[in-house]
Amino acid sequence: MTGRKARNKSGSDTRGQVLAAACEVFAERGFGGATIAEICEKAGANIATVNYYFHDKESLYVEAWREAFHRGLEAYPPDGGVPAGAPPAKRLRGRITALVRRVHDRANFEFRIVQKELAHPTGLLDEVLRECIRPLRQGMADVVRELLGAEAPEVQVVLCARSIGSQCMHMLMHGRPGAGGGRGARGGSPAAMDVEAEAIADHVVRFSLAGIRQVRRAQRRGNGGGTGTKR
Amino acid sequence: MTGRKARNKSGSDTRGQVLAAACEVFAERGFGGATIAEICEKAGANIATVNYYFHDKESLYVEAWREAFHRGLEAYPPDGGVPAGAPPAKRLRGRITALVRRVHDRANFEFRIVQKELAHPTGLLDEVLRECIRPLRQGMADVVRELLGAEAPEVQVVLCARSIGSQCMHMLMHGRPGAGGGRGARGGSPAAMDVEAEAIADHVVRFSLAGIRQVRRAQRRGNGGGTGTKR
DNA sequence: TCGGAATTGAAATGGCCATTTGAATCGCGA
DNA sequence: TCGCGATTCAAATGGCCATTTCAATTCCGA
Repeated sequence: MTGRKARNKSGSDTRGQVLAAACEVFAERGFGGATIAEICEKAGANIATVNYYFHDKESLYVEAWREAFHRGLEAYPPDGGVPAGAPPAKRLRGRITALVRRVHDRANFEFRIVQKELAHPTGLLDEVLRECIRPLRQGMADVVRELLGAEAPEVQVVLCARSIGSQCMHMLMHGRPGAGGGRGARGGSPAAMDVEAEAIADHVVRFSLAGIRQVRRAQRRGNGGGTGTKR
Repeated sequence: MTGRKARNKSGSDTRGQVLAAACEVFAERGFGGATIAEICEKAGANIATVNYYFHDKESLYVEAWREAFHRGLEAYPPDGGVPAGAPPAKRLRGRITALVRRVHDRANFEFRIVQKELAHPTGLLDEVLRECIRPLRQGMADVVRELLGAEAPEVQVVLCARSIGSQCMHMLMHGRPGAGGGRGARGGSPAAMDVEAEAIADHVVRFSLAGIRQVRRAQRRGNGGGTGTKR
């Protein structure tokens, strides 16, 4: 209805700055906890601009999530840059490292917004979330299925994929909220962060590949039985 | 200061009913989203009773968490009933099933309160949380350490324990919020819920035992190297 | 330079909610 | 039965916040 172009007049790009600020504040506080006043203050804009450019807080929320999601996706391609022809274990490693990095990057807001949304569902993201996340889940499931063997029952595929996903996402829960706003605001030194993320990714890969192989073995024996331990 | 006994006068136990209602509402909406009005309505009490018995919303919150935590702990002993002398794999199974059941039980509010608290930290539970959770984490870490071997570096123990914990907790994120208030409000039939929880627990046990064994093997070879895959 | 549309600004408006207040009511011992 | 402390009640009070409103300002083409 109103504007669609980046910088409507002059060079100010108020809309864009509000959107960026909204990503940060919604990620920090969730939909209910965020105030339009804080978003606008951070953007250096007047309160009324939200209504002017986005109609209301809810639309701004959806728009902010979309923005954060697309930014995250292009910064971290979900296959981790591993070509589709690579062996499945390599592709799994690619997906896991991409996911861990994406979750771990403090300048990436999508996961923190989703975390808040899962805790306090507003329902506003339901549709757009399903839409965006399904292909990612699918991609992970495909790799897992390949590792489990084509004859593996779907429920095993889902369980293994969930085990992997949960390990990657759980990292959100750690590390102090700490240093507040700034653009590239990560926790400690960027290098240290990256090292930590890589170590976590390595662990998840090792742990999960072994888990998947065990599930595969157990299903060959008839799934009721062994955990692989001697007693 | 005021009262400490269960049913102050008559048989009404207003304090207890408010506390129970608070558990449900805080679990459903988090600290910020919960309103005293809703809690009191659910408890069939007047708004002012919160101030009368608990001074303010914050104290009620802490008290409610404590209540939910202790209820959960006695319903599901953290070792899963496996004796301390049992082999470590069995003890791990005990801990995992206890944790999954506790998280999975819709009538158990502690984890949902904590989930909301992690998403929107109020800081009010910081102290009490550390206090209560440390022994549980410690117990899990001890079993994992035993499985990894005494010479395993602590960082590996922590990573494996986190992998396990994250898988168990992640189940929170699934299953519709669905059927609202009622006392024993679980999802579908109780039997079906239990079956699902057991299946999840079995999977996590299998998956994680294999993961731990792989980590143990890798560290024996010098930890840099293998994921256990052939290429 | 001028006019009108786009944008920004500052001050209402109205709703929701935690907390307070002071008056009723209740229950029990004397 | 009476009286007093404990408990419950309904109605303020005051703060915060999304949204609206309308006036001021800026920008651009003519």
